[in-house]
Amino acid sequence: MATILDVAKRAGLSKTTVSRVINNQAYVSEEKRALVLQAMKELDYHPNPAARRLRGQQTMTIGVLVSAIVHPLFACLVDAIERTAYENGYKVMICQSQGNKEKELLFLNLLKTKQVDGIIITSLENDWKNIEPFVTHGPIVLCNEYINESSVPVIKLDQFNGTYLGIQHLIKRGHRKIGYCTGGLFAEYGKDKDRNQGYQKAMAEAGVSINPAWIFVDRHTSEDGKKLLAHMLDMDDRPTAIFTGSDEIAAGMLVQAREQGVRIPEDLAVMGFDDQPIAEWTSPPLTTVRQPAEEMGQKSTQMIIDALHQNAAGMEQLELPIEIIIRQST
Amino acid sequence: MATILDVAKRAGLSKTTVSRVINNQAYVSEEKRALVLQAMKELDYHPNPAARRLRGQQTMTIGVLVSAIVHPLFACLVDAIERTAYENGYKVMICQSQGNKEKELLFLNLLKTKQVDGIIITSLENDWKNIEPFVTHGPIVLCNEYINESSVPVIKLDQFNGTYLGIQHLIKRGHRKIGYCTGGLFAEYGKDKDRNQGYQKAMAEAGVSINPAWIFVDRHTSEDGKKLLAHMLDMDDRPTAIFTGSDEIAAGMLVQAREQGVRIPEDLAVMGFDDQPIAEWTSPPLTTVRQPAEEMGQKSTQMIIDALHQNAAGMEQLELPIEIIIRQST
DNA sequence: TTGTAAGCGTTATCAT
DNA sequence: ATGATAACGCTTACAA
Repeated sequence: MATILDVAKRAGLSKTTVSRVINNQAYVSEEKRALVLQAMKELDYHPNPAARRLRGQQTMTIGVLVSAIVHPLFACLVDAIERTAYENGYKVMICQSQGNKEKELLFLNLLKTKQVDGIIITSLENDWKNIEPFVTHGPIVLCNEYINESSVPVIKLDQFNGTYLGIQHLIKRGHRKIGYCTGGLFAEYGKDKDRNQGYQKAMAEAGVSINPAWIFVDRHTSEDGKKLLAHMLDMDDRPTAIFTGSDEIAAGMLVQAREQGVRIPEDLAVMGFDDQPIAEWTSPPLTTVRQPAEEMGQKSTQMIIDALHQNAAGMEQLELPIEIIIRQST
Repeated sequence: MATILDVAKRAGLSKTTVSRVINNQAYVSEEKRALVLQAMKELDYHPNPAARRLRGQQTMTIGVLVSAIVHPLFACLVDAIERTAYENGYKVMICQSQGNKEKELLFLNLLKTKQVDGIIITSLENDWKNIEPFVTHGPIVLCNEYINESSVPVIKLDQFNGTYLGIQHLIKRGHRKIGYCTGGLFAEYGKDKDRNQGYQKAMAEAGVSINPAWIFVDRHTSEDGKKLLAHMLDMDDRPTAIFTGSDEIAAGMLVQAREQGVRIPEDLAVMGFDDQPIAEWTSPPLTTVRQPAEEMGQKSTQMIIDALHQNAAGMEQLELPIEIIIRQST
């Protein structure tokens, strides 16, 4: 690989002048600039990024932490992030935490060692107190995931309202016996908390009491959905509608329902969450809560790039609207 | 950030000794080693990767080129690649070409500028002659995608056989009027060619002639699938079975079929390709050709790492077996 | 407007 | 076994 010195020699100038051209700074005569450009082309010269980096420049790389990229929502997020990043000249490094706290921390270390300029976290494994120290090394943006008392920019959805509207929809359809299935643990913080509160509020407002036996936690996959439906059929007193935490779970329930001859929505109304493409392909198509993943990804990338440019991360909280998509499963 | 010099001072030794410890080389007394380790810990020291890189070390980064990560097959590939890479201490940089030749070339430049050690290409936009020059800068592995006359390692599937078996399955089911829908252009090279030949061979062997009006090219999305089904219903003489290029297209066809009251598989048998998770969730579940994406991703990563270690890329061609999964859409 | 020279944080070479 | 010193390729004061 040609170096800046090679170019300088070929152009009959100094490294400095070449550097000026590369970084298009002022104070280079058009004549010399042309000479340098010419030499660069002839030698197929590309500045060595490691050397520039060593001089304290940016890496032009953004790290993205997801739990699992095969999950369509995360794929969509990564898609939007990658596109926005490249449009702005940034590259994207990815890491799947997959529930592994250490892998997450290892990835965050890239910030410390300046291998990425900033990190977008879409999924959080460690306690925030273990993450927070990293913000001194570069901007961190929370996207989709959030802890309620954070000091970094957060792009999130109105999970509370999404769930609230969803449950309300079921109530409007005449349901009183409404089950609730969540990927979390009916927890006291973050996304999960907000969804739970939306559920509780909608139920309370309608004067419907919550049956604890109809709350199902820690369900994630379509397999979980299948099992859940089978389990519900075994119950003496069972809900007439169920609000799930993801389209995948809902899809699993539909499959099992067909298997066991349960009619959807007549015997059981099923609501998904996410509005993944599959929501249109199931039978019946899923009523679900739409998360504008694309916009979230875009916005968080924009936000991290802004932080990089201003050289100071703000701490805006951006909450994107969420809507329910009514199809035929409810 | 602490530097190697800080560590050296604190330990009362020289940079050299510290460097020896970092790279655990011989000729360091246990005593001094402990001292250095101690100092490193106290200062929370991490070697500066840019500096190491400048000294000609590896970046420990693998680039992955995909066309679109939202496509489940690519998501699955990236998933496997990322996991395998991290297990071996490598990081993963991604780029979605999205049909954009220039973006693809831009990404390949990372190899030239030593920002990645090697690149896995899962999707190819440019002519091979434009890609080939890059191999001098580091290993390139073709995964899933292939050109027939290449000089780099290739991990591919037996697309020919997959299609051949699929068509054969339809024939066994009694179909003679078999349509063929492909994402490509019924082309003369690569994956597409192999699939086409599988189709032709199976048809020929069964003594069934191919109706050119039943060959549909350049179809990709579920939307395309919907339109295709509607279009087929308009045909005077139409196939009784259709072999598609992806589960998404097939899913779209099923949706439209329900809409228009076409019974699957009685009125029309539909075959997918990929065996994505959705294949189980459609109604009816899809008969499809299973691609072992996970294994492909793993193998290509392994191969590129091997090439990196041996410092010489072999040019093995690895062809993974493919199988058909029979469900209820045929 | 152009050039000289001093770093940036490592590792490799050669002494000691 | 340990250390001084010269690269690696680039940017940036500072000079001219």
